[in-house]
Amino acid sequence: MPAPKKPSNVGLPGASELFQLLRNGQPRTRAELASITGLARSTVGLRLDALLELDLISPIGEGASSGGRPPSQFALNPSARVVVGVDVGASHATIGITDLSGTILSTRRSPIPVSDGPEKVLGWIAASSRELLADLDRSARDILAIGIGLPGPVEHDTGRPVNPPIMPGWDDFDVPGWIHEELGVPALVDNDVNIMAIGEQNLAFPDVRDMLFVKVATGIGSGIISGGALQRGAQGSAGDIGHVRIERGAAVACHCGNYGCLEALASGPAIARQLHEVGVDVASTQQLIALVRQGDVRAIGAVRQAGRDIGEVLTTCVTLMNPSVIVIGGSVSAAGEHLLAGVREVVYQRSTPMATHHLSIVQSRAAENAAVLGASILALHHALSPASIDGMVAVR
Amino acid sequence: MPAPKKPSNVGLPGASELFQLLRNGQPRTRAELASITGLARSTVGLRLDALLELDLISPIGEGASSGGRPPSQFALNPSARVVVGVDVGASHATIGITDLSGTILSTRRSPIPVSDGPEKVLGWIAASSRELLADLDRSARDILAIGIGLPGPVEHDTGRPVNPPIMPGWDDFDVPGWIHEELGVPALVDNDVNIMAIGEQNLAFPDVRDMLFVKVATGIGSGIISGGALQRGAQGSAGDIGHVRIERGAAVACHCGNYGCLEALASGPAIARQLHEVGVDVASTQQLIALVRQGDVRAIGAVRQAGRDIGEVLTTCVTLMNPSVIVIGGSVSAAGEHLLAGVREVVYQRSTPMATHHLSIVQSRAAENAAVLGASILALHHALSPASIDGMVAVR
DNA sequence: ACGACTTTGTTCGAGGCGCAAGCAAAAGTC
DNA sequence: GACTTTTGCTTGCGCCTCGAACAAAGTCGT
Repeated sequence: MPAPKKPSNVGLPGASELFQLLRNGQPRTRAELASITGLARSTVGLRLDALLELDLISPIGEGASSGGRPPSQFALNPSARVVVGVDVGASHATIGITDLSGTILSTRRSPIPVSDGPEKVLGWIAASSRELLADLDRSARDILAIGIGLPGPVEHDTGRPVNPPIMPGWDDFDVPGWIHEELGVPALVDNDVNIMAIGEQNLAFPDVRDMLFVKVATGIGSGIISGGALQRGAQGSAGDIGHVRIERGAAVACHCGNYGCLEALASGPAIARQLHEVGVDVASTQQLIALVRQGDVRAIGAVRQAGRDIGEVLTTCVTLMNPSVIVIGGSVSAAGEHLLAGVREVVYQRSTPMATHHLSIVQSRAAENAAVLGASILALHHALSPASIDGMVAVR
Repeated sequence: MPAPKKPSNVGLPGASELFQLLRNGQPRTRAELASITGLARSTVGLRLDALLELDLISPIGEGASSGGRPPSQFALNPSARVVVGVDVGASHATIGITDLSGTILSTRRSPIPVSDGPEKVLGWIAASSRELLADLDRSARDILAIGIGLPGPVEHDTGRPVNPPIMPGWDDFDVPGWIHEELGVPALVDNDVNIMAIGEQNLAFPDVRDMLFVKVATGIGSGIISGGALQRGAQGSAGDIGHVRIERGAAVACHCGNYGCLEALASGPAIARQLHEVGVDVASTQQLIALVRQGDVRAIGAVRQAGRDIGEVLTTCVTLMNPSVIVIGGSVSAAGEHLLAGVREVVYQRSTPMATHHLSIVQSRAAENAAVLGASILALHHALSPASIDGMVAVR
């Protein structure tokens, strides 16, 4: 089968290369760009013109003179277009509009259960996108792409959920197809924990190339960034550590049908259940957090023990992938340092010195924004990729 | 600091791109190459000429005619140059010369302890390279690159060992620098298990993008290929699973100073020691293998139990990284299916169905060649990279 | 304040690379 | 044996990038 013909040389082929240098938002002068890329000043000028015409970058005043004519600086024009990031949870969905720098412009949260099925949820996403954009005095045409995080395994390349346990009607549904039909923009879909990992990495650890993001909430999962790239595994279920068995829970049944799963011991509901069994009145993760914040000793102890249980599993993970950062996120992590303390206690004691020497274990900084942020970054990453930019330059 | 100027447009810039299509050794006609790359036939012709002049490819007779003039076929010329692959073990070193297709042309094994220090070992490597090449009627000038696997953690980017426990004198030694000084070729250095993983993947699983290679020998370690790339972790110690703690061995002391390490229970020496304690006369891994092959029930049982112990750790690994293949290699795996059976028993029982559904757990096919092969592939990968080829075309 | 110097930004001609078209050669097909 | 098909090579053309030259806009020294 013949490869598609190149679009017969329209536009400036190298413009995207230059754009990648400006993506991080840092202002650059022409001279800097020429020096970094090794291109001639004249070439840089031509390419900048193309990007300026697309409105993707804009001049940002003058730089400091070094004895001659002061250079003009150029930087990414964050408000040229927008992307949409969506976090679909089991019972709620959150949508956010962000600009090209990944700054959240507005968000909306709605109690829409994922079990309502894809048409309903995606319909809400499409409608909310339009409404939020209207509030910002922008058109839906300004959307470059949409990133969506779903609470189950997703085949990222096709954007289709695969055998999701808690998403009836979603199995193998063509999410990007539906979105494209409705909004005319590409959609990037991934597991919710994966997008949280992406969000956290971009916000707090842009230079870290090996990190593990652990979400502790109703369930327990992790997103793996290894060698600078998100690792999804062979079937897209990498990082799904909620059902690793640990000793302490040999007698505890998990909703998955097995016994001793991490999730059956250290998730929000599991901690609450254990407390309830010893006479503490907690029914939800929220109440648990409240109790911990009030300084309830039993609640704090239970959370810390959950941290130890998670640490047990993370010990092997640390040894296996040797990350430089572990981030603990999810609603249970909002209880403060107690969960973290439990994790640290076990991981630092049980892992090899080599692996823990340069390891930090920290709380999520992106917190409840991690998912929406990550979904936006995922979309941005696609929309501002060299190929996409080249496409925009070509049709100019 | 100004970026290095481009070599002022000598040679054919796109030749390397074409070469990558021919790297796998499959013969191609001009028409095929033009169709695959989307380039004009004339352009393909020019680029082929450049590669032919470098002797990197050669015409391989005629292809089947489809009604017109039969096309000539071109393929990688495997014997144009050679690469060297070296496996440095604790007590022995093995060196191999391979051609550009990764076929081993000759090998040599020598009882040289790594503790002799870098000058002695690298000196042996340099001398052996020259001698082996002389036997093949080739000059040391034909070497494109050298790949070296060392029995300890290595910072791959710089080729320097970092805090290696069993390699006195090697810490932070500039291996590539020394080799380049002596032989004038680039050296790629990595952990021995990592190169075994590379070797196994290239030989047996070229299309697998997520796999775990586990070496069970004097120690236990693993090489991780995730998303198609070898993962080395933040400090280059990823995959070092020998010192993960497992329950069964809580009372067993490991040479690392801890208790219950996997390596203290399931490595070759550990199995032998356990058998010795119950009255079986085994002192080495070799004797252990012999006993197993003779059908000794106690030896078989011990090996199978070691497999279960390893499986215990791999269960978490499988869940975390979701590979499609786990390969068991190393001297202990030569005992046949018994080790594998133990691993499978635990992994398939304890991991989530999602992760094990498409998972194969197999014995190493590269076996004792894995390391030398992998080291060669590592070197080949560098030497035949687009950048290297472009360099060769430029100076033509 | 003024001129020399430095650095920036733009324009223009030259050269290289890739494409398309055209043509000869080497087969298969009737 | 003539026609068709496909390959392999040559030629002219267009686009892109480079380097040089020049104008513009500052700084620095006197």
